[in-house]
Amino acid sequence: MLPAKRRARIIELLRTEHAASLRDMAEALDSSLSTVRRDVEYLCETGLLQRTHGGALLEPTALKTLEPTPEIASAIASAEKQAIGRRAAAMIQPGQTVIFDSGTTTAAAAVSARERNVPFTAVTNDLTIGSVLSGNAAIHTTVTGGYVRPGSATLLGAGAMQTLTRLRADIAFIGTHALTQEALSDTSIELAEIKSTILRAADRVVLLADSGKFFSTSFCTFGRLVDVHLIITDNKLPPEHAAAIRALGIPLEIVESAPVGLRGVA
Amino acid sequence: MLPAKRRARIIELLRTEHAASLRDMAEALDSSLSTVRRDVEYLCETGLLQRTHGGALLEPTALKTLEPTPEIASAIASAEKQAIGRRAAAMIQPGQTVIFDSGTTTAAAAVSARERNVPFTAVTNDLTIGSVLSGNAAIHTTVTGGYVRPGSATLLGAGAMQTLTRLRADIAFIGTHALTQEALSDTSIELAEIKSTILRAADRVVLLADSGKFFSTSFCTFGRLVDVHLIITDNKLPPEHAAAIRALGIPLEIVESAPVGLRGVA
DNA sequence: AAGATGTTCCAAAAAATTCCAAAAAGAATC
DNA sequence: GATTCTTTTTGGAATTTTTTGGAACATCTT
Repeated sequence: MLPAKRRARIIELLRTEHAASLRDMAEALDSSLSTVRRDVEYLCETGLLQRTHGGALLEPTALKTLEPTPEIASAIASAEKQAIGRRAAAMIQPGQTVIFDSGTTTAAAAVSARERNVPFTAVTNDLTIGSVLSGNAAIHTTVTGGYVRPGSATLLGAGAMQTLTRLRADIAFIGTHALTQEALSDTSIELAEIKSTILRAADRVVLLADSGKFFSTSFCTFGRLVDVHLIITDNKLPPEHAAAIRALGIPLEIVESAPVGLRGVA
Repeated sequence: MLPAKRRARIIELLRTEHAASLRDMAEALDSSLSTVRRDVEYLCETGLLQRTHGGALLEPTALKTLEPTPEIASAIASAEKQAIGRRAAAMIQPGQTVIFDSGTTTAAAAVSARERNVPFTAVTNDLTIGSVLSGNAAIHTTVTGGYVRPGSATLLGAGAMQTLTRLRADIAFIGTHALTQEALSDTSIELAEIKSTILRAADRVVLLADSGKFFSTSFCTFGRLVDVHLIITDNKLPPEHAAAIRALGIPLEIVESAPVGLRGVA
């Protein structure tokens, strides 16, 4: 079984059981105790699980959020996204207003931001991110309204636009489905509308994109790359791509994605 | 059994029993006196329990405020709420518009509604419920905007009100923190505002309340009991309470909750 | 004073941690 | 495409830590 799948199944298991011992999990997944232990440890670091002696509980916020797809859990759990998210969260200054665009990479940023314990105001159009941020009392979280597309946690439509158009933020963390030297693009018109509104609402636009997003295009363009003030990506980006971006005069920050399994405690 | 789970069960036990001796607890949980003693000691330190000679009581504030300490949160998704939710979800007709108030019982209704696969339009001010409902493509889900109170999934404030005041729904599933023969009440003014708006927006108001909510009061009143068209509760409601409600002419439906399997104390 | 309850220890059991070698997966080479 | 080599993942053993149940003794309640 794939590690990612195993982890997703752990989440799934916890969602129905609410709590489980490592021994039960190991048996249910038909793998060894050591492996399950490592998986649980990993999921704890991403903030999805809470460890207890002998087992684990689903983190209360995750209990709420993770309903739609276990895949989201494993998506956030990617080491690259975590590293990008951590770097992004480090930029937040006390008292600032920050927009979190919908997406898994921005969700990883939200997870890190929650752990930092810095007081700030957050605005998001993502149910997952809203839940994550509400876990820290120092963060004043606002969620845009809107309708939810089945299978996603993204808020779309007039309700979402209404909130975002009336807003001025210090930073916007934005995700994208694809980007080239010219443009940012995503998969639907509604998504593009929201994202371009976010771009206009923030003084400083920070694009969070893992290296897989570079130099591909998607259906709908929502902004120009030169309008982005900083790009954060992971160290799997080929040097020639990095050079191409930097040649445009756009600051590009490359974060080291930690070797997966271990990490002291941080 | 997991230590965390054992502690959650102690709370659960105290919640229904109001007080219990260490010996009874030990027997109910099938563990030794020493262990239970240590658990109770731990829960006392966290301020959830109050020790007495030979036993323990639930701290009065904890009883009312329902603070979802991580360990306890898992115990809350009780069989009663699921049964109530199932019954509520069965009422939804294809094509209707349904408001889901924020709360754990209404969330249980959302879970059942998602499984039913009936096409309808849902509106909610709860991030959890939004996530749950978005899992079924037949359901058109709208989430109100608003800010999120830390530690909860509830959307509050002007953003939420805006959506709800402009709405007409066929059914509203509403939760409450407490209810008497006269009034429904909850813990904060903002919550009360939202709930009373929901009451006005729906043709048919269905109150989902587990038996523990009856005949107690909370800080803020948000509506009269006679304005409710149907109450769904569980079979632990004392008959005299049920009679008192029915005497007001309010339909009261009592659902059977599956036996949990942890009753060991008279 | 007597019975029950609380304390303070201790040894057994369960779980966590740390390590290591085998297996699997990827990358690079021919 | 097969092959080596490297890296990652996995399962397990030895060791340390935590938890558990109980025994001996102190203390409270009646």
